[in-house]
Amino acid sequence: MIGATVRAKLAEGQAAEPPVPALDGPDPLFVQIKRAIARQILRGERRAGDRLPNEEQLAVQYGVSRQTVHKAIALLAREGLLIRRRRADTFVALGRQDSFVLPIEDIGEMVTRAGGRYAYRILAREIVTNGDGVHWPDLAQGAAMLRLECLHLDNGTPVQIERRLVNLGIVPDIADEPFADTPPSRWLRDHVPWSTAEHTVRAVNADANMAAQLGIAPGTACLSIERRTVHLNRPVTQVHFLSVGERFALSGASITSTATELNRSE
Amino acid sequence: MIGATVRAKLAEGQAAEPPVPALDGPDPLFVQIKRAIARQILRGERRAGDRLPNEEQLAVQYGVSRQTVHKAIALLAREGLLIRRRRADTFVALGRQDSFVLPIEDIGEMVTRAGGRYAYRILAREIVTNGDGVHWPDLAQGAAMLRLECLHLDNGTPVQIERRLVNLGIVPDIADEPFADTPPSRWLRDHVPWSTAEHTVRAVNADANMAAQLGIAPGTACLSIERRTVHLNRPVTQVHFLSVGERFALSGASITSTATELNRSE
DNA sequence: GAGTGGTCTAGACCACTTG
DNA sequence: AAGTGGTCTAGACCACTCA
Repeated sequence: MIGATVRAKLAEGQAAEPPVPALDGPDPLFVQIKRAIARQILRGERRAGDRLPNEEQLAVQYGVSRQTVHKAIALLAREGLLIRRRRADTFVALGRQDSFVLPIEDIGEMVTRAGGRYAYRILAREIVTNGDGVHWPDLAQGAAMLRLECLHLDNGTPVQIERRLVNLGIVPDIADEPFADTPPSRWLRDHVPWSTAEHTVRAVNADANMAAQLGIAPGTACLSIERRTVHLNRPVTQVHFLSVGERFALSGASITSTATELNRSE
Repeated sequence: MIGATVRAKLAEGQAAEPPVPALDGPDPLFVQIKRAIARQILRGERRAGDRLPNEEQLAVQYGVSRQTVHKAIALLAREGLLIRRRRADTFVALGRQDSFVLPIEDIGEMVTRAGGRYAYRILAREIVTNGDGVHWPDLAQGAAMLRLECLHLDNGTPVQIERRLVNLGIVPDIADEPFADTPPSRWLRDHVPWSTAEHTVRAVNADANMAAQLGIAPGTACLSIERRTVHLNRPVTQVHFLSVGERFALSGASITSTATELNRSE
């Protein structure tokens, strides 16, 4: 069905081109052009596989220089809406392979945003040596670590346990931090940069230890979130969050970059 | 005198400036400059709050035009590594507020990538009216929907139930799709665009129905993923995935855009 | 070989913020 | 008032790919 459309358009040439939208907004020209073309694609006026006019033709149509058109088109291509290759023209991308993503937020902010009263308690805090009781595979044996255990509460009810190891070789300042006002996760977020982070999310049945700390019955479903953070190939921190299933959920919205762009004007 | 003050500031500023890296890669100039400055920031040679030389000075230092420097710096600012304002100079951003994200993938691809043998079975498939037994709050009462129930298996073992509603007003083609070779989630991903998607992830204890479908004991912890997909303000599909906790985990890596850029050369 | 996108330059004007 | 970033133009050259 797409093939027939393409053939027809190629035969007719410019005849099937959608009309050139007027540019009258206060935004920069390249933003208006980008938005106009994105809107054509999302509305279905330009369909997957369609060929776009080349930069020079578009420049004439919109009455701007080729550079300005190039900036708009290149940004759309970077966002995955268009496919471009030298000499091979510009096409509307076939599949929008934007992947679904789930933001993982700080629990304190989640509780506060939901209108709850957030509090936390430091349950454990000690400097330990890697391999001495606790083992962190990513870190060298014998390296100094700070071990933290922290309970997070929503209106006085426990919702999450945080079990964390921090590499003191990279974050020495944390040894002197009392965490009187700022919970460890927020302190780290504000003080330590990261390059990559790996997450694993599971559902687990609470064991006796977890049940006691969270005040729930053993066997209750809990959400387990593990995160390992690395900066410039050196491990920074490893953390394990355990949350009561009935009291906690991860949620969030993904928005395609194209939709974001469109919403700025509509 | 103003001139003297400016000269003094410039003298101090230039004295603490890190050396200008050589540009010798095969990449475009603006990519090399962008990478060089990003590396300075990540290595700590430029610290949070530091002021950068202005575009003209950088252009002279690197021996390129101001436009080329602008492109590099503007991209870094777009990625959040720099803060720029007119007349207010360019500064290294204080907090890297890159948020952690978890990609949510298709289960068939996860199983295959992990080396398992993926299969699925359509358990239910019927056209229903909204409000008639099934209720989809986002969709108008009386609208036609396709209800699907699908079991996903890894080497013959059930790992996930998929319960889905599809808005036939937007995706009429799906009424004729037999899903003989392609599971519903993949078909939808390849055929239907989306603008926004909302996710909620929970841990739940399996009820009797779920336990029977998944072949597990009631009470076993399961991961619940709900997704509601919207395109141009119209609901497209709503889906509920239920996965056995012991057999399924969400995992993925987040990489800061800056680190991505750096890794291209290192 | 010809056409397309990718990059770069030199110069210009404007909007905004600071001193 | 002056300096900064944001944008735009006209023109140029190159790399890549297609006919």
